[in-house]
Amino acid sequence: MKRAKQVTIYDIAKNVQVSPATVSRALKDHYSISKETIQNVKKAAKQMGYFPNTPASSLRSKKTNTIGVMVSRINRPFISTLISGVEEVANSKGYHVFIAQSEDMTQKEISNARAMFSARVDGLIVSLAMETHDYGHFDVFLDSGTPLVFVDRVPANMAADKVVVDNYEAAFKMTQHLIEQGCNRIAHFGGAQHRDVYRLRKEGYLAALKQHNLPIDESLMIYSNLGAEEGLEMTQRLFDLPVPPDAIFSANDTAAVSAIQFAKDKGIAIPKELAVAGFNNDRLASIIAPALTTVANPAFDLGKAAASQLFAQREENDMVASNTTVLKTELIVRESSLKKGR
Amino acid sequence: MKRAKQVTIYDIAKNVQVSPATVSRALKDHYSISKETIQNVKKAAKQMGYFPNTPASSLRSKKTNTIGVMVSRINRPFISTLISGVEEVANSKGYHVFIAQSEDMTQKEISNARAMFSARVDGLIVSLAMETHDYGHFDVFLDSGTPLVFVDRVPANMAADKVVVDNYEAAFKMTQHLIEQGCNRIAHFGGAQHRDVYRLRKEGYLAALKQHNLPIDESLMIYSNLGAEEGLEMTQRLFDLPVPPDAIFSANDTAAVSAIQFAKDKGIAIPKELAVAGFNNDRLASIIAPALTTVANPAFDLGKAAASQLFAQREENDMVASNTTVLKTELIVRESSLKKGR
DNA sequence: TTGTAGGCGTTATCAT
DNA sequence: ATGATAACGCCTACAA
Repeated sequence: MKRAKQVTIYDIAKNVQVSPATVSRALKDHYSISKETIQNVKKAAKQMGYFPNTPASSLRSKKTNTIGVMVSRINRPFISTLISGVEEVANSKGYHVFIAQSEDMTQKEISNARAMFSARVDGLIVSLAMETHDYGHFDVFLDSGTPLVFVDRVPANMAADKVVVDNYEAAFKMTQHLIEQGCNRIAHFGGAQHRDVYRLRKEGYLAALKQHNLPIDESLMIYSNLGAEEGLEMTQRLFDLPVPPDAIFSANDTAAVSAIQFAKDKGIAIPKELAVAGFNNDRLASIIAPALTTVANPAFDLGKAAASQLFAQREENDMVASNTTVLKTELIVRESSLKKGR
Repeated sequence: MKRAKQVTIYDIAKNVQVSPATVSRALKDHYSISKETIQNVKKAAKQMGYFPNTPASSLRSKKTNTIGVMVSRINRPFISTLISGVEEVANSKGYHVFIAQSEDMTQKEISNARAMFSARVDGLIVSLAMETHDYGHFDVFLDSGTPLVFVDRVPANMAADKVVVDNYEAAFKMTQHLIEQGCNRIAHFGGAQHRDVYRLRKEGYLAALKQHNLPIDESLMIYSNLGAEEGLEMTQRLFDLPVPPDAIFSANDTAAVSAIQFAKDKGIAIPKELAVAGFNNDRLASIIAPALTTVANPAFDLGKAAASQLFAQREENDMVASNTTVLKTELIVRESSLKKGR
C-alpha cells in the first residue's frame, strides 16, 4: 500500500518556478536550458525525492530503454555468463535488460515473447528453447521493426540476425583430436537435432569420422536435453551395448561430467578405457578429475556481440536483410582425452 | 525503426463496433461484459495482432505487474537458483521479474535501486552487495510503501522483511563436525564481516571453537569476496604460516573448491593433512575429488519464500513492523572432511 | 532560453 | 451491459 504520492515534474516546476517542460528538459541536460536552471531543477528534484516515472516516459516517447533477453534457463554457467555480456553492452548505452526463461518449453517461450512485446522492449535477444521449431511468435518483432538478434541457439531457415560460434568446425576438431588419441569407437551425446547448434556439432563429428574412414554407428548417438541426470542415463545406455564406446564427445560439459562420474563409479578408467570430451568449458570442466577436455565457448563475448549487433541494427539501412556473426572457439585439451600424452 | 504502427483498443473498438472502454474490459474478462462481446473482442484482437501496451497500462493503473530482484551476480549457481525460485512464485501470480546485478559494487546497487523504483516495480527483493553498509537507497521503497524483502545477504540493524537461513547454527555444526574429526587448528574463509550472513558464519565457527576449548588464532581467519582466485590466494597465505591449519571452513563452496585444488596441486593430502568444508552445496561440491563437505543452502526455497513474503506484505495490516523467515540448512558430509570415517 | 498545449494508450469513474 | 470522459506523468512540436 503506497502512502506518500509520488513527486512529478509538475511539483518540481512549482518549486523552482519554471514550467514542467523546462523541468523535463533540464533533467536530461537539454542543450537549450541554462546551466543555472539545470542546477536548480536538479537540486530541487533531488531534495524532493523525485524519481522519473519510466512507464509514463516510455508511453510518451515510445522508447523503454530496455532490451529483452530470452533464454532457456539462467542457472547454467554458459547462459548466465552470456547474459552478463549482454548487460555490459546494454548498460554502457543506458539500457536495462529484461530476462525471461523458457525452461526449454516452447509454450513458455511464446508467452514470454508476448510479454516482451507488450513491454515494448527496444530490442530482443533470443536463445531458443530446445524444442522450438516454429518461429511465428517472433514475427511481431520483425513486422514492427523491433531489432531482433538470435544467439547460440538460433533458428534454422530464418533470415534473421544471428551470433554463433562455428559449431561444425569445433566438433570436427574435437572428434579428430579423439581419433588422433587412438579412439575408433566414438559416441556422441547430442541435443535436439532441429536446433542448429546441436545438429552442426553432430555433423562435425560425423564428418571427422568419415574423413578418417571410421564406421558410423547410430547406436552410439544419443539425444537428450543434456542435463546432469540425462548424462548418467545416456552413459548407462552406452555401456549396456554389446560393444561399448572407447570415447564420448558430448555436446555440453554438463553431460560430459556426468559421463566421467559414471565411469569413475563403475571403475572404468579415463581416459584409458574411455576418453571423454565436452563443450563449453564451464568451471566444472577444469575441476573434475580427470579434468575434462572441452571446447572453449566464448559465452561473454557471444552476449556482447549479440547486444552490439542489436544496437547496430537500429542504425542500419533497410537493405540489409540479415547478418550472421561467427565467433571463435578453442580446443581445450585436458586429461580426460589424453591417451597418448600431448 | 518501427514501421507498422501498433494496434490499440481504439482500433479494436472500431472493428467490433463497441467503445474502447468495453474493449478494455472485455480483454480482461470483466464480469459486466457479455460473453458474446468478450468473444468478439478477443477474436478481433487476435486477428488484428493486438498486444497490450504495458507502459500505458502501468501508467494509468499504477501497477506494473513486475517485481524487481537485485543480486550481486547471476552467474553463480546459488544466486541463479534463488532467482528461479522467485520466478516460480511471481509467474504463478502473473508477475514478471526484473533482474539487476550489482557485481558487488555498492554504487551499482544504488543506481539499480533507482532504476527499479523509476520502473515502478510492485515489489523488490534484494540480496545485498558485499560492501554495502548504508541502506539509504532503499528508503524510497519503504516511504512509498512498496513491498521490500531482503534475502540471504540481508542488512544488519534494519527493521525490514528478511528471509535467511540460520547461518550461525550451520557454521557451528560444521565446525563441530571438523573438531569431531580430530581437527584442532581450523582456519576460516570469511566474506565481508558487516554482511550478516558472513559474520554469523564466523561467529558460529568461533562459538564451536570456544565450546571445545580450542585456541582462537586471528591469523587463521581470512576475508575476501570468496571468488575462485581469492580462494587460491587465501590458501596460499595459510600455508605460508609457520604452522598451517589442519582444516579450512570456507563460507562458500567456490573458495573451498579452490582450497582443494591448491592442496592437490601441492601434494597436501585431503582430508588427512587438511580437511575442507564449504557452504552452499553447489554442483561443484559433489563433483570435485575428494567430494566437498558442505552445508546445503536451500537457494530455490529462499527465492520462493522471499517472493511469497513479498506478496504477503501487500495484504498485511500496517501494524506488522517486520518479519524474518528462517529456512533450514543441512550438513552434507563428504570425503573432504572425513578423517575418521563416519 | 523558456512556455503552451496536446497527446501517447490505457483504465477508472460516473453516467446511461 | 455499455459509453463518455478524464486522467495517469511525461515529452515535444510550436510558439514566444
